[in-house]
Amino acid sequence: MSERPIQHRDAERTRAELLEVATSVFADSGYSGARIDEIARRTRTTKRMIYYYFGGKEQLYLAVLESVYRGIRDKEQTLQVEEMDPADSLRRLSEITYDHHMANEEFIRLVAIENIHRGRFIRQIDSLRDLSKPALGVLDTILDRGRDEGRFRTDVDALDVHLLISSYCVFQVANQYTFGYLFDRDLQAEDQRSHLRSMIGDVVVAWVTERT
Amino acid sequence: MSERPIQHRDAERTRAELLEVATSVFADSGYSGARIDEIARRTRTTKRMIYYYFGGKEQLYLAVLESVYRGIRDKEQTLQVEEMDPADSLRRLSEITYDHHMANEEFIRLVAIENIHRGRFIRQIDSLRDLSKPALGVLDTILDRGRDEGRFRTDVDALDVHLLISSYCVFQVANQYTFGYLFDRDLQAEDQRSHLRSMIGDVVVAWVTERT
DNA sequence: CCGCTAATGTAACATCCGGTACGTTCATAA
DNA sequence: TTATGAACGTACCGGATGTTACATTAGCGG
Repeated sequence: MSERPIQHRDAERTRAELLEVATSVFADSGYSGARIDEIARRTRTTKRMIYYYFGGKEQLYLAVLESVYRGIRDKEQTLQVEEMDPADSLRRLSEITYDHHMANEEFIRLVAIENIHRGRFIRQIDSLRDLSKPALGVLDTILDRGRDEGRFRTDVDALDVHLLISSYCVFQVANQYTFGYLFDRDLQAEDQRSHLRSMIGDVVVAWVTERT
Repeated sequence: MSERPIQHRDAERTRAELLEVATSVFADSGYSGARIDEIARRTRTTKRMIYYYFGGKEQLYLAVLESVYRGIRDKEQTLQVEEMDPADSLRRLSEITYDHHMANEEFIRLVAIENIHRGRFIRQIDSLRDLSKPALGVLDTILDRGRDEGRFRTDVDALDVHLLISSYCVFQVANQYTFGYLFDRDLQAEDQRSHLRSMIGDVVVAWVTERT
C-alpha cells in the first residue's frame, strides 16, 4: 500500500473541500434538507471541522452562497462581447448567458433555494450587491451603440433587457423538471438546445429594434 | 362564553382545512422545511388527523401539489381571450398570464420547490399531464389566426411562445428576492407593475410579427 | 528536541420531528 | 335505546440531527 503523501493538517484544503461538498449538498437538498452529517461524510474530514471553520450550518450555507456568487461574477467578467454590430452583440450576449446558465445548474438551484427563503440569507452578505450591478455595463454599452446608430428603440432599459434574458435562461434550468414533465419536452435535450439557444437572441433583437 | 355551533366530526371540513394549511406551510418552508407539527398547530385539529386522512407527510405534500395544480388550471380555463386582433390577443394573454402569476405566488413557490426536488413528487401524479397541454390551445388559435392574416411568422411554435411568457412571468415572482436585492429593483412595486405588465406583450408581438 | 498551538478526531448530548399505540367521543342506524 | 364504527385526541416513541465537550496529534518556532 503506497502511502500517498497527503498533506495532513492543511487548513486551507480542508476548508475548501468542505465548502465544495457543502455547495453540492445544499444545491441538491436545499437548506433544511441538507444534512451536516452528509456533508461531512463526503469529505475526508469530520463534522467537527464544519464548526471549527464555519461555526455552524447557517454560516456554512452563507459561505457557500457568497462563494458561488463570486465564482459566477468572476467568470462573467472574463466574457467579452466583441465590438460588432449591436444586434449581433445582443445575440451573442444572449447565447453566452444561455450557455452560462446551462453550465451552472448548481448556481441556479442555489438561487432558487435562496428565493424560497425570501432572500433571508443573501441579505446578510452585503458585498454581493456591488458585485452584480457592473454586470449591466456591457449591456448598456451595446444598447447605447444601437441607439446611436438609430436602430434601437430609445425607451428600452438595460435592466429590462437583462431581466428578459435572465428570465428565459433561468427558467430553462430552474423549471426544467415540471415544465418537461407537464409539456413533455425536455428543455435540456441536445436537439432542443440549438433552437432554444438562438431563440432568445431573436426575441431580444426583435424587441429592441426600432420599427418605422 | 357562547359556544359556537361548530360542526364537530366533519370529515370534509377537517380534511380541507388540513390541506389548506399544509399548502401554505409547504409553500413557505419547502418539503423538508415544513413541519407536521406546525401544520397541525395551525388547524383546529391535531397531527393525528394528518395520518388519518393522508397517511403521512409525503402523501400530504402530494395532495397539496395536485390540488394547487387543479386549482390553477381550473382558473385558467375560465379565462377567455376574446376574438380580436391576433397581436392584441397576444398582448392580452400576456397580461392575463402576468396578473395570474402575480396573484398566485404560493403556486409559483410550490413549483419552484418541486423543481428543487427534480420533479420527484409531481411525477407520481399522472393526472396532471393531461391537465396542462390543453392550456396551449388558446395560444395555438391566436397564432394560427395571425399566420392566416400573413402578419405572424410561420416558424414560431405555440410552446415556444408559452415558454417565453411563462419564463418572464414566473421569474418575476420566483426570483424577486435575489433579483430585487442584487439589482435594487422591487419587481412587485406598484410603479413597476404597469411597465413590467405591458413589456412582455410588446416583446412577444415584436418577435412573432413578420417583418418584410 | 521541546513546547506550544492550530488542526483534527471521538463520542456523546439534547432536542426535534415524523410517526403511532391506544383510548375516547359522537353520530347514525337498527 | 343501544350498538357500532367513523372521527378525533393524548401521550409517547425512537431515530435523526445540529451541536459540543474533551482528548489527541501534527507541525513549527525556538
